[in-house]
Amino acid sequence: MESEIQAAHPLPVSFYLQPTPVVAPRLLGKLLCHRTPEGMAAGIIVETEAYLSGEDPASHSLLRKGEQWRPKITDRNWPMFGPPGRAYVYFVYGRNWCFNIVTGPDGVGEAVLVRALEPAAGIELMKSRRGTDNLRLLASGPGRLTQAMGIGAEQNGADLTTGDLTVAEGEQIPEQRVVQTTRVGIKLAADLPLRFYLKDSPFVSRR
DNA sequence: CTCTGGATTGAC
DNA sequence: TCAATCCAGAGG
Repeated sequence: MESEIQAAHPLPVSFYLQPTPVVAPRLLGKLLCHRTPEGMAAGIIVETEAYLSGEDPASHSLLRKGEQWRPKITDRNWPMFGPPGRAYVYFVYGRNWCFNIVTGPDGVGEAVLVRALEPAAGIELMKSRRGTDNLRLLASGPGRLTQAMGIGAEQNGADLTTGDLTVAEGEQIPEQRVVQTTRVGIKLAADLPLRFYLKDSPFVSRR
């Protein structure tokens, strides 16, 4: 018999067509699920960041052209310019994978970085992938999250509305539980308030 | 081809 | 506070 989590229906493409700064907070409380040969793992999204297609030099979709920042498709960022509801996975700092959800219309380079999860299912699998029993350290941070969920290069470009890696409806989040602040770990556009997290969640990444 | 720096993490 | 570690992007 299937668990409720496995039976949960993925969010439709239309969800990801809302403006990216709207999608990012609305992803809080949703369930990220990954079925692999090792088993199923899932977590509640508790922290996200929006990356935009204009006026956002921190976004991978914009590259410097002289004095200007312009949209440019490259070998790394191409999924950001593809259809909404797909995964954009990239490697950073020589060790970590980061998982993004592509938003906005096909051809527009925007995405939401998923920075932290509250483990919800397949916790033993997540523990073994991470090499720790500490629940708080399983998926609180973009690199930890991808390691715990088994997300890497194989998932780059994956359709999150069908298949083994999905985002499903979760608990409803009251507006007052959503905190909006500045993004983590960037130098450019560091003042833009495009980070969102669940107030009082112990699973939000530190800082 | 070479060089630079990064949407991080974990150990010190 | 800082090194690890590798690759994308840029420039020659």
